[in-house]
Amino acid sequence: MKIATYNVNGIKTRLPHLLRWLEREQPDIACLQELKALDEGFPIDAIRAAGYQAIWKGQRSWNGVAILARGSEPLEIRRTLPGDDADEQSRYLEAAVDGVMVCCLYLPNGNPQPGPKFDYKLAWFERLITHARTLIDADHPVIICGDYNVVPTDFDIYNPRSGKRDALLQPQTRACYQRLLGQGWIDAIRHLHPEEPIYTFWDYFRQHWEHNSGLRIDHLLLNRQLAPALQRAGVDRWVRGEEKASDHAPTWVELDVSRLGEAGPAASASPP
DNA sequence: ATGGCATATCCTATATGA
Repeated sequence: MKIATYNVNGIKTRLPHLLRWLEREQPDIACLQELKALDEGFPIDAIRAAGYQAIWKGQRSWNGVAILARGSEPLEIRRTLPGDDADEQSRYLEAAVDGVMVCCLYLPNGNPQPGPKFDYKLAWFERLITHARTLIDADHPVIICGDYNVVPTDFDIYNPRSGKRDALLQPQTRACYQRLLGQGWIDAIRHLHPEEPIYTFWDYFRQHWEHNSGLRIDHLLLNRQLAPALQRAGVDRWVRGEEKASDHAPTWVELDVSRLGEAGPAASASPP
């Protein structure tokens, strides 16, 4: 099973890219961020024609998330991150797909910092940490993936000095991410590629894509049940190289779902 | 310190992104 996350930066503009990518890479599940469209603007017909069913949560101009599944229907679990009923930004979706609980998120950018936007980012992160605590030890497999807007370490950016004041690299931001991982989540890309610089985002400025001046900010986190199934992880860089591409590239994991039944208390308690 | 570019909208101007 291949699960991917892709910040499309505008679903209307990026639909051709999305369809080419789905056709070529055939992810079983795709989490999308930054739809930048109202619910009624989501191109569900084209996505169905490509063989996917979907749930989505739009918003005018900004944010917006979706979960696509090939050949099966995502069963929606929640449409908001718990902890703040007044939060109206479309940044979170949660669904069950083929026995896996899929959490799709678009964590706030937080710039400029300091300021109210950075405060909102940290508050959102605290809500995520609280919610993730209830999922890490679940007896079912869980993946929390999306655009975290966090550069976890200086190794995850082409030049740490270039974004020293950026909200994505602040100590408070990184501390939140480390506290999340500290619950026991596996950062799939870094787990399988500990020595390799890997980026998922290259901004549109100064030919950063051409020079591979990128950031790793799209992450896929696996809970204890799902982690043993992890086989491969990577970035579909070719999508970023397309004409009029999003500034993010799809980032994915490949899981051996036949192993999912083996884990858990019952299996570990049984004799060899 | 700023801006480079891209997207969306109440579109020859502004807000947001990372």
